[in-house]
Amino acid sequence: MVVAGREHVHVLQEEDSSKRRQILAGAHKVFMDLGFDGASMGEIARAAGVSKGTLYVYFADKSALFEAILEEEALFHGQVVFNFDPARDAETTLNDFGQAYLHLLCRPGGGSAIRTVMAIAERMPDVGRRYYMRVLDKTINRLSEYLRAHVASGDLAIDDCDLAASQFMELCKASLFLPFVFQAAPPPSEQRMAEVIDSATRMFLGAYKAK
Amino acid sequence: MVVAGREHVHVLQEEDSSKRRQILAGAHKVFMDLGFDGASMGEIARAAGVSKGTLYVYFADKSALFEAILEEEALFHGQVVFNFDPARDAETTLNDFGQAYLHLLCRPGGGSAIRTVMAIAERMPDVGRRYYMRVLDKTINRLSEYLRAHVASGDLAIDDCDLAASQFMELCKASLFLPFVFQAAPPPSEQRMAEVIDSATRMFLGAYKAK
Amino acid sequence: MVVAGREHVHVLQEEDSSKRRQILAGAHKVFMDLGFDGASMGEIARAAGVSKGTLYVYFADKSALFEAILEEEALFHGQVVFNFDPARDAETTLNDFGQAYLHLLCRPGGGSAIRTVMAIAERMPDVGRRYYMRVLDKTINRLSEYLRAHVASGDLAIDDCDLAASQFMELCKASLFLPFVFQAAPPPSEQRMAEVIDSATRMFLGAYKAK
Amino acid sequence: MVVAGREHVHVLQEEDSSKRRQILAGAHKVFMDLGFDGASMGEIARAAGVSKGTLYVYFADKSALFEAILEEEALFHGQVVFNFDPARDAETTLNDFGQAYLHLLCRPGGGSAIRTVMAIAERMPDVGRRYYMRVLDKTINRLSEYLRAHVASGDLAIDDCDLAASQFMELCKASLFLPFVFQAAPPPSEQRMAEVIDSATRMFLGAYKAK
DNA sequence: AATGAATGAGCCTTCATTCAT
DNA sequence: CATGAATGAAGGCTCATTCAT
Repeated sequence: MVVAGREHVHVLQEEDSSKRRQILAGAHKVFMDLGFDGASMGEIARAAGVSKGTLYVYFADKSALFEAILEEEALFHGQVVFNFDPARDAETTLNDFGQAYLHLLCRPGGGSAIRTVMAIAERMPDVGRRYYMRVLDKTINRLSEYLRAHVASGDLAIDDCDLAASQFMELCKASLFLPFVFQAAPPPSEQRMAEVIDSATRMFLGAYKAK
Repeated sequence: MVVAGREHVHVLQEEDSSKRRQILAGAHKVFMDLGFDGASMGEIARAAGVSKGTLYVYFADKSALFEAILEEEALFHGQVVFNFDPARDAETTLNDFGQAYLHLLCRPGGGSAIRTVMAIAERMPDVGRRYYMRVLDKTINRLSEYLRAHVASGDLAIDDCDLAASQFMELCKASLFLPFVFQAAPPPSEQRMAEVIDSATRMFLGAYKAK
Repeated sequence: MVVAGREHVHVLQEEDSSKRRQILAGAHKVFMDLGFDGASMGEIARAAGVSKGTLYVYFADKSALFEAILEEEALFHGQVVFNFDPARDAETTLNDFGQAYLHLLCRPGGGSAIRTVMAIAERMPDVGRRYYMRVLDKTINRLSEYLRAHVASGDLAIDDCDLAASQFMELCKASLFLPFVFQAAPPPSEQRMAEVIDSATRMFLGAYKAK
Repeated sequence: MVVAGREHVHVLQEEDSSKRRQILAGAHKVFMDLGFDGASMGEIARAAGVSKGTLYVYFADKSALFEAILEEEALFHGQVVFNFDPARDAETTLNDFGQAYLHLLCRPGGGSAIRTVMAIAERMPDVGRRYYMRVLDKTINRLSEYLRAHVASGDLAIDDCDLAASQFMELCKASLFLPFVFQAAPPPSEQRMAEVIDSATRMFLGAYKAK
């Protein structure tokens, strides 16, 4: 018997064993569909195609698994490249960003992450805070930075770029996001989204375009 | 003795027996703190100072109790008078409304209702929809109507007043509401709220003021 | 103030205050429909048109109420006059008795008493025993006595008249009663009952008619 | 080692894992002692020596467990071989059958199944019906078939063999079964049972023996 | 006497977690 | 490492019973 076994060592520590990915996939679906409390470990195990026991090999408990899902979600958000190249003109950039952002939020099951995290923010404040910082605040900051660059270049005239960034993002959601997360309306059509983002961009630039 | 007997009216049927109010108060706190799933009927009973059985004398089940809480919340929202007198000028009206609206959302425990309802909107879509319609949509409509009056009077120039109303409301939340519901920041200061609403009003009127 | 009030005294002791009858009527229906465990005091109160508290004014507890029902049932059985006049000839008497007995058992809701009592005989043996003695055994004894009279008159030749009485009663139920109590068949038709009783009478007399 | 591994078969799926048998045994006792409503899952768990949760690993709910008990009972009845070889003479066959049948009904706890099922037949008609068909009706049919064979061979003269079969079975119970199920008498002695069956056989053959 | 609001014990069931294999 | 059987602590809900009015 020679060096056999080396490749089996510490497999659990690896962030990406296939079982782990498998579990995360199943858990993601179940958590997003049913919420933290509504999701049961049994359901997750079934959705992941593993045994309940295996869940606990990879994750300490239900909360740890949930937080891993959010981690994933955060990574996914991070990978959605918002093109904030300072060289691009503001109108196009904002429009493109608005599109991408709104699609992210309103994709089927897209409100779910926000909804799900919000739901437990009161009981698990750290989780809420962490998610906000890693996902929403980060996006605000990137946009804010982009805006600052254009302020510097004299293109835009903005006092509080963080506020402005947040304002633009809120404008993009106007009339669309809340009905969607409250299940009071189906996901918005492409056309409607375009109209809303158009309006947002116009209003935003109307206010902040340097004269 | 003249008015004798009035106090013998059977109170269970009344919307407002004191026990009922007592239960609603306890349930409100527990539901808002822990969410629908996190709240247990036992905890609620304890918080309300009644026995578990009594809960079921006044409410058919946990859901019914929860929905009664939301009803209450909706009534509370309805009672917050937003002064939409068409005679008032837009700037003042929007500023005042923004203040009231933001205070409503960011009062301690104020994000909780929204958060809590959002949380179960996936599993209980009717509840989500109902809440959205009775609380959020209703406010949008009132503001929208006000705006339409000023469009008619030539004061404002707005194409889509519903969208505009929603835009203003979103602008008011910019940089404040999300950190607050995600527990990533304490309730905003009065001053910061004033600033944000000011900025929102300016941007809004800049876009929609008739020339 | 004269003698007022006398008629209100000890009303509870009277076996027949109208409230008491009212309660018994409601309780009878509910107990027979749902069985001892299935019946709830609330349901009984509703069926009787009185408040739950009133139930406890007239009966110590659920068991006492149930036993009162059985008492009633026993009285009812006792009132069904089986014509055991020794002067009547055996064939007619048996046939008539068989008819009456089978109707008693198979009347809609008629299996219910037997079923209901049987159901709790294990947990409340006294109740079972008492019911058997007061209702079933009593009928056996009456028939048995009738048979003895005819044995004495040389009409019938029976060794064990108690056994014979029981045999006839069992024969009357053949193919009809069990399917009925197990809900495996609807209440038997008049004609089928007549046939079965005819067959029973013939077999019985064939065996016990004196030669 | 040759046959290794056989013991690793997953047993939950098997109809006969030892835990499953253990639960059925405990449940059987508790259900028969207390009836369906009187039996609590906690009591059953204790009687079976397993945790309450385990009950639900093997049976979907209380009803399913109960029906499994009845299934068992039906199987047990099915395994009691009534020797209905058409070649055997009627007197012996009936006598032997009567003995076996009566022992089945009057064994300690033997009335319990019938009693217990009867008890819920009103609220769960399917259960009652099923039990009747699988246990009682099946026995009637076997006996009926035997009788038909002897009618064919000219041995017996019977018009309605189903009725006749039922009649014989009822005759066997005469004076014994009802007092027993109502707890009004202890299980009958062997001698008394023999006498009653003797009498039943004589009466039956007296009526149906071909002349 | 009659009420019905209130109680709290107890029931069925679910589920996160553990552990022997 | 993977399994899934087993657990026991809750949870939602019902109901017999009590008691102030």
